[in-house]
Amino acid sequence: MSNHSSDGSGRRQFSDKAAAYVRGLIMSGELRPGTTVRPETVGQALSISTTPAREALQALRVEGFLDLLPRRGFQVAPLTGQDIRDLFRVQALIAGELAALAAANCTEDDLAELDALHHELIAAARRNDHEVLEDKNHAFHRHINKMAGSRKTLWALSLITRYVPRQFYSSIPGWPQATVTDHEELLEGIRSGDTDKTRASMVAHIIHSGELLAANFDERMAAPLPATEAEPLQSDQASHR
Amino acid sequence: MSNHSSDGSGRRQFSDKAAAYVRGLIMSGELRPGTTVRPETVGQALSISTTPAREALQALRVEGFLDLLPRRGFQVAPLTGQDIRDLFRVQALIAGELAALAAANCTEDDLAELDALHHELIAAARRNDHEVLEDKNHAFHRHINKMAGSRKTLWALSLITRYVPRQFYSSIPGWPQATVTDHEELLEGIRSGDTDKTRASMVAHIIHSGELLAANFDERMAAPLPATEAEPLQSDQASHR
DNA sequence: TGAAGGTATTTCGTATCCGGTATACGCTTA
DNA sequence: TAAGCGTATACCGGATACGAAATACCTTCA
Repeated sequence: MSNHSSDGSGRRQFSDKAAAYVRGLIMSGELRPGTTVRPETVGQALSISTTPAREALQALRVEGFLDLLPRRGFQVAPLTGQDIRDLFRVQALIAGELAALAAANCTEDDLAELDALHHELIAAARRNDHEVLEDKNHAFHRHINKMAGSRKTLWALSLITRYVPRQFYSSIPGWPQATVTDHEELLEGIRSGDTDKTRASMVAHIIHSGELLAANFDERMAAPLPATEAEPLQSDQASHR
Repeated sequence: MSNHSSDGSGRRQFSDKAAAYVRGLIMSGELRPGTTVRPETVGQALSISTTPAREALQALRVEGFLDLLPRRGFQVAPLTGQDIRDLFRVQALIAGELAALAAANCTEDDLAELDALHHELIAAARRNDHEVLEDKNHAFHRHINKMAGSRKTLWALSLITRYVPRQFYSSIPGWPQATVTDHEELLEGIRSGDTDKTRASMVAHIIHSGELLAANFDERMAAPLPATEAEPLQSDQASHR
C-alpha cells in the first residue's frame, strides 16, 4: 500500500529502471536467495551499461534486497515468509503513526477527498475492476500519508513498501471486501479525530494484508522452480553443496 | 543507538567510505540542505574515482540524505529538527518492537550478558569515560536487538540509525545518568518477560534521546556557518532566488 | 588421496569519451 | 530600457576500455 516511489516523472534514470527490474525478479521468486547477481548481466538484460546497473545493485543493497560480499559480488539476500511478516509489522507501525498524525491534522477538504476515493474504491470493487481498485486503494493510503505531513516518516514507509509488489492485493480472493470494511473503520477514526483509534485501525489493516502476502510468498517459495528455464541473471546458484 | 553498520569487516568498499564521508558532512552541518554534491568533487576529496563516488551518492539517495534532480545532479535533502524528531519517533517504534521480541525470547545467558554490559556502562559513567560509555551503550542495545531475532526489523532500524552521528550522546550533560535509569527499567521489563512494559520503556528511552539530538541539531542549524571557509564540496549554494 | 601451485576468471576501481540537456549569457528588437 | 530570442558553455548521465588484485578452479605431484 501507498507506493509513492516518485513515479509520474516519466523519465527515470537507468539505475532506477534496473533496480525496479531486479527487485521485481527477487520478489516474484525468479531470483532465489543466494543467487549472485552481476552488474553486466543486468545491463545486458536491459540493454544498458554496467555503470548504471552497478549503481542499481548498490541501491538494492541499501534496500536490503542484496548482500555485497567483498570481492565476491552481490547476491540475493535471504528472504522468508517470516521476513515478510516482520516487514509488514514495521510497515504497520509506521503507517499507524502516519494515520494518527493524519487524524490530528485532518481538514474538511481532506475528509471529502478521502470519502470520494473510498466510494470510487467501492464502485470499482463492485465492478470487479482490479486495476482501478488497486489504484484507488493506493490513492486512499497515499492521501492519508500525505496528510500526516511528515517527510521522513513517509520516507521510512516508502522504503519498506518496496517489498510489496504492485497489483498484488486485488488478486487475493476476499481482499476487496475486507479492504472496504477496514477503510470504513479508518475513515470513522479520522472523522472523529481519534488518533489512537485511527492508529489501531491502520495497524490492524496492514498486518492483515501482510499476512496474506506472506502466506502467498511461502507458497511460492515452496514450489521447486518457477517454470521458466535458463534464468538470464543467474550464473551461479547458491552452491552450498 | 545500536549502530551496527557492518563494521568490523575491516576492508570496506570505496563507495562505503564515500557514503560515510558525505553522510558525516551532512549530519555535522557542513553541507547545508540544497547544496549540490558532485561525484567528482567527492572523489577528489577522498582521492578516489567518480564511479564509486557516484555509487555512494546513489546509496545516500536511497537513505534519504540526498535528492536527485534529473539532469541537475544530487543535492542535500532538506533536514530540520522536526525531521530528526520524526525519525526518532519511527526509530522508537521499531526499537520498541525489537525490545518486545527480545523480552519474549530472553534466555538466562542473555540476561547475564545484558547485566554485565549494564554494570560496565555504570562503571564507565562513574569514571566519566565517554568512549567506553558510548561503546557499552551500543553493545547493550545491539544485544537486545539481536535477541529479537528479526533480520528485517533490524535492517529497518539500521537504516534509520544512520541519521545518528557516533559519539554524540555521551557529550550531552546529564545523558549518562538518564541512560542508566532508563536501562534499568528496560532490564526490569526484560527480566520479567513483560513485552508491553519493555516496549514502552524502549519507546520512551529513544524518544527522550531523540529530543536531545533534535534540539542540538536546531541549535547548530541556527548558527550562520560552521567556522570553516571554502567548503570543498559545495560548488553551488541553493540559489533559490 | 591429499596438498601445492599455477592459471583463469571476476570483482573493483580508474580513466576517458560522448551525446543530450539545461542554464546562462549576450544580442537583437520593440 | 526591458523583453524576447539564439547561441554557447557547463555538466549530467551513460558507455567503454583498461588494469590490478583477489578468488576460484584445475592440474600436477608426492
